[in-house]
Amino acid sequence: MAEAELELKELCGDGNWKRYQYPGVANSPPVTDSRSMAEDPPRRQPTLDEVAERAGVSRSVASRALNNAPHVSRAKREAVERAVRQLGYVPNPTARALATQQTGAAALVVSGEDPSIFADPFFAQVIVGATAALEDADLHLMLCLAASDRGRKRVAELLRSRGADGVMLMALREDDPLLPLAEETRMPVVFGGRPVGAAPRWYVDVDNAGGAREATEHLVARGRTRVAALCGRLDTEAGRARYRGYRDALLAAGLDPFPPQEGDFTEPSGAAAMATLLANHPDVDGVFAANDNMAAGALRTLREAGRLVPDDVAVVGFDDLAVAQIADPPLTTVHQPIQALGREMARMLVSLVNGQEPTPLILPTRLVVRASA
Amino acid sequence: MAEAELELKELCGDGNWKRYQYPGVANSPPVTDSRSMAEDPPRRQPTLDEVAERAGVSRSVASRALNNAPHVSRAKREAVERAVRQLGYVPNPTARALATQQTGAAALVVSGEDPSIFADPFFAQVIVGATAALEDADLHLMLCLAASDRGRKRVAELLRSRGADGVMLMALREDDPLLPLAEETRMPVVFGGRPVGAAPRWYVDVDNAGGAREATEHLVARGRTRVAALCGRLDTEAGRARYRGYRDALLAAGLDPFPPQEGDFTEPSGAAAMATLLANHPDVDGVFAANDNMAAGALRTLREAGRLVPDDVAVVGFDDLAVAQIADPPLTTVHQPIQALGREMARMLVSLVNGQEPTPLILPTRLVVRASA
DNA sequence: TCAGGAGGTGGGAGCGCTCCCACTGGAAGC
DNA sequence: GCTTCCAGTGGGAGCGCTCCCACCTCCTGA
Repeated sequence: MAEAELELKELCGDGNWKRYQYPGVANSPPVTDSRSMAEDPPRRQPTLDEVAERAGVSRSVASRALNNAPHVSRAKREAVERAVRQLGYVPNPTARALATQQTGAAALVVSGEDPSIFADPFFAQVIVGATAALEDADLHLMLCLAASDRGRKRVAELLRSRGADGVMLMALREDDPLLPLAEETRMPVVFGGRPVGAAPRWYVDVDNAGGAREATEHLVARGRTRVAALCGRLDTEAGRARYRGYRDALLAAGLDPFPPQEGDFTEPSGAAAMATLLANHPDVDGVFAANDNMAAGALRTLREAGRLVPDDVAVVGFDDLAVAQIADPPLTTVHQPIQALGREMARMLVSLVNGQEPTPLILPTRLVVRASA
Repeated sequence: MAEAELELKELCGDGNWKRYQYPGVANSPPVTDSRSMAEDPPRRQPTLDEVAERAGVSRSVASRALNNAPHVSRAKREAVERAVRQLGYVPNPTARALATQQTGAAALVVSGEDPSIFADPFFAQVIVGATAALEDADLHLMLCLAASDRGRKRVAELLRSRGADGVMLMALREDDPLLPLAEETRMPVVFGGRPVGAAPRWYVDVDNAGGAREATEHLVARGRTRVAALCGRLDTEAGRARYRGYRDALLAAGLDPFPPQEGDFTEPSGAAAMATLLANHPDVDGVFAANDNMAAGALRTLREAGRLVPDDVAVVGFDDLAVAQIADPPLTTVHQPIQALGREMARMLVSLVNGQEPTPLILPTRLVVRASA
């Protein structure tokens, strides 16, 4: 199905076929004069063959020496190292990739309706964590935003062409077009956060429901009885799980949960959601926001409405990103280990690439109490 | 020099040479029985040869058809397309890269002392912009954080091995180790923001000094006479240029510039800088902060000190990122087109890769007046 | 004494693509 | 009628690496 959607032209080059030419060959004049080719100034990178020749060994030996493989005498190994230094040789990663069938790269795909989703500092933290783990495995990070038609097409192409050794998928929504692609690809896939209505084989997630429950329990423990929820997108599992946690906590306390007041994890959506909430339930005295951005938006609306936080309304967020500390008052929030999320995703992917069978992981959250509740 | 620093082992594989094996060959039992190899279930991806065979054409024709090159009859072109569809063929990017000598990827390198630099939402915006432009050129984005020893080593390796078609370099500091590497690499390099004390051939920058000047002029126009500067890192050109702009504006107005109160572009550093400023100059009535993060920190310190913003102290930031609107009061700030910065860097790189000679670009800034000044 | 390793070595066949080039046949030009 | 041209075609040589395998040389131990 996804297959059918892909035009041939898109899979392959689209008209700009002149791209495919050996560089510097087409326009260099044919060598007709008899001058021995002493040196051609725009020198190519030296190849392994040249290293081998200079070191007086075969290409095989040079290759083994380079890769620290056994079966190379000390003398030849040193000769190779010397030649490498003299020639300034650096192995060609593409050639290596072709021979080994390993690209040396892992892709991080962020799904979304439009690219602005990536502006959330959440992803930056994931990347910091993933990069650390990928460095250890000597893999490069390819970053793909599947947040435009073109972007999604390219991700599809990547998945089908094995353009990387593995993929990390994040921020999938319900019925995300990436999901079928992920299922039919032949490369290892790790999910960051579970997709709605699907149980992927490998994922790293955060205890969203547990964190939300703890946050809500905190509000209840502070004597709040009319606690509302400003939800994130409910077509994401994170948005749903956080609402579930909130609801469970209230039910357990014998209080009535509010219906979900949906937003989209952004500050403006939090402000808007808070405004409607205030209009419909002026007596609300506690708010659990699905993330810090929305909590910050709520703070803004409350301030404009003249409500004091936490005196009139207590607010709890989720994420514990920088905004939580910048907000006024600083946000009580559910800390989630975002860098660890990225790191563990990458680790899981690496072990998958190495043929191991890791098990899914759910990372714990922890309530950070500040002034807002 | 940078050459000498690189150990051989690091350039090549370091001991884990078992990585380099044909997958599924080492551990598949040798085919000794006489059964004709009807089908091996874990089927390889189809190759161009198989497509050609199925379409009844030569590999050359199939390749041309795929790349939309001329010299292919309509009939054969269609036959190839049919074969591609039937086989589910997807070109192997690595093989293509080896043959064309083009990797199909561009690298974005973010320099820094430690990876947390990447947490600044600034980079996320750059990436959104760069991705858009890279998509148009059908290039993938490789993201490299040169913010650890390992990270820097890998960037060095990338630069020397032509592991990408080009590089975008950001956040370089004075005497950044990336600078000599960038000079000696053979691939196109575009700088995002000029490095201190170097005039790269190709860069995209923002009018930092102009923006800072405008921001300071705004403070002066509002009647502030004791205007201080909370600086960003002064080993970056952005940090310096913004201070210069501030200073020039004050001198032009006949006022005394404050000595630079240095921070590092983070919120805590802004808070700290504001605290010392307040201790040394309790009568300050205007503050130009080198970016919004630092301005937010300043806001926090002022609030804790009981100073009203903007009544007692007016504050202006720089960047116009989300935090500027979340801050209380919302920040008057210098808007810089960060996505455009990323987009233009990528465009410049693409044109460089295509053999053109683009010219450096300086993007304009614009003052956004909100409540803080 | 000779079999049996084990360390060392290089040849060569890939990996899957692009693109040069030599060749074909039919249309156009004279 | 001939040459000239050009769209169309396929063979084959790369691109720069890895790794299988055959072989060679010592060094063991029986």
